Amino acid sequence: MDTQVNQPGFAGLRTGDSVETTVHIVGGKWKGVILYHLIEGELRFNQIRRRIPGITQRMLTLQLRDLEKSGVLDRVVYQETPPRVGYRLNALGRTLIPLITMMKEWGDSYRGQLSAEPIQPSVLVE
Amino acid sequence: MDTQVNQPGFAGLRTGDSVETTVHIVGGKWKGVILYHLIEGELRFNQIRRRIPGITQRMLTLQLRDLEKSGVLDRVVYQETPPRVGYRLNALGRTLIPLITMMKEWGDSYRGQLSAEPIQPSVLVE
DNA sequence: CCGTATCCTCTACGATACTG
DNA sequence: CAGTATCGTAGAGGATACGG
Repeated sequence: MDTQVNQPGFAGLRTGDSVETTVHIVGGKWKGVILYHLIEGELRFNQIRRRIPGITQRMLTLQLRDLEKSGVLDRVVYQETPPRVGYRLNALGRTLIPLITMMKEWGDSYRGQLSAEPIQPSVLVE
Repeated sequence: MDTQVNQPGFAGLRTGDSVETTVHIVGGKWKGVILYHLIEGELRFNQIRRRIPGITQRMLTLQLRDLEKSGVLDRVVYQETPPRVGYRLNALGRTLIPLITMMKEWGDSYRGQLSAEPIQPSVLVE
């Protein structure tokens, strides 16, 4: 399948689309949350799954593969029985931590904001 | 139509999904870039359009409406002929500036990284 | 335990044409 | 200038079952 555009340069994106580049990597329904949980350290497949209620095995696999391709995380295979696989942010992925953290915090305060004063569409006429 | 879920709380998201909340607002193919350009100040419809090659009128309208609903920008209608409409970040929207800026910068350096050393899938065996 | 393989749905996004 | 209105499509995301 491959839910992600090809590297390098993400064909279709032009110079100046750096914001979109980041969105491609961190965006979508699951990648942000996955990355967020990996901040705490290496996690196994099912550990991630348990931390993200609602995600299916298929989706988790796909998103992890995308993140691997993007080069932000490593997949560690332990040769044991039962099989064990770990996922962890690599050096490049760790540079995402401030961003992910900021997204988490902004989302938190936005939600607080919402319950405090519901948004009313503001169309200003001048 | 409405490409965005309902407020408040973005039905379907549970507590702890703050990262996803943020992704919902700045994510998608265009919202990040739109917000990025609005950092420089109020812009008119066609000014934004010219700054974002490839976006269609329809898409720009839809995304701007979503951002309005999210409560991060104001729409300013000037009663003139020809009609003039401006879009600007409001107080809440301005709190997004550090985030958007960070996304831009991360995207920039990621692209530099790419050309320096292409990503090779790293599956570590231990 | 950690995945793939199918199949299916839904919606984000796009092309194009038209309007106050 | 700043938009709607229609129609069409690709692919993101989901349900379920099976496999090393």
